[in-house]
Amino acid sequence: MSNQELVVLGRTDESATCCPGLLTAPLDGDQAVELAKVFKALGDPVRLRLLSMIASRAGGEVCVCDLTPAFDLSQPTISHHLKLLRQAGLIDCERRGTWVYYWLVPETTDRLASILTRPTGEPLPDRTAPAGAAS
Amino acid sequence: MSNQELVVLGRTDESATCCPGLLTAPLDGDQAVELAKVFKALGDPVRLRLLSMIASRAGGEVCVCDLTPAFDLSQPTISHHLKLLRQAGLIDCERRGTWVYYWLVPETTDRLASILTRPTGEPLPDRTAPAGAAS
DNA sequence: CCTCTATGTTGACATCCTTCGATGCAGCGC
DNA sequence: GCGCTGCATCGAAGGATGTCAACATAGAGG
Repeated sequence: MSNQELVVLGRTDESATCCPGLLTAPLDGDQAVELAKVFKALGDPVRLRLLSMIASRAGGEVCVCDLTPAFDLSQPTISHHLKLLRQAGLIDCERRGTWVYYWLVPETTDRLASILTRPTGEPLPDRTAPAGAAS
Repeated sequence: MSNQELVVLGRTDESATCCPGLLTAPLDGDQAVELAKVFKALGDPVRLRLLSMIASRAGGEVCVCDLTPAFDLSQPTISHHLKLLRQAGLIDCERRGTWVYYWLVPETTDRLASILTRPTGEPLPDRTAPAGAAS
């Protein structure tokens, strides 16, 4: 149950971790498809709230029974959203006795953050001087 | 044409910029809805590629006529995706003569990156000692 | 004014997504 | 074994989304 995330976001070596692009290189089709899956998982208010509830939990874990009552949604719906977050590699879970506990996979959010971070100090090109206007 | 982004992601003061949460606090419903709009805009491979093409462009700007031929999609479809990216506040555009130029709004991606960044050094809770097991 | 090119807009259609009720499965307690 | 609770899965319904062809709009250039 704990080993079926997508593990998208490309490889796990450091070169990809530090400056993979999106803001620096044109991102080929396959990379875009994989990345889109993760962002799509974040593109729902319920899943964002679930993720934040899980990530901000003191002990690092949350029982499903603590998540469900926070929403005006049925239990199967919450379960479905948790599944999508898990398939995106954003969270993972484990059953312990009667309950199932979820926790954040910080590697995934870390990678997303680095993907969205520009190479420091890029000097915001002067927009008063048209750049590609020549055709 | 250049002034209708959503300006989501909450306010623009620094307190929200440095540690808004998602990974630190449970994120209320309204915040989640606004944030989800931006992530949803990123949740499509075509839009991700468009964004990366725009963001990685040397001069900081790209003409639509340079974007459209890079996809096996009709021009209206590209135009539609660009509109969604613009409404999410991720890019902005301006018409100059016959052509329309798009550029990245780095404040938005910066904010997303900070939202996805954990407060440095959070010690990855020891998962061998169950935390919220009591119910 | 007319035409041509570059983009945006509209309406339609197929597909995907969110949600639910119903059901199934896994542990716990008797 | 039996029933109970917690959670996942299934199948269906309604709404949202991606895509296109057709059309509208804005400048450039005669």
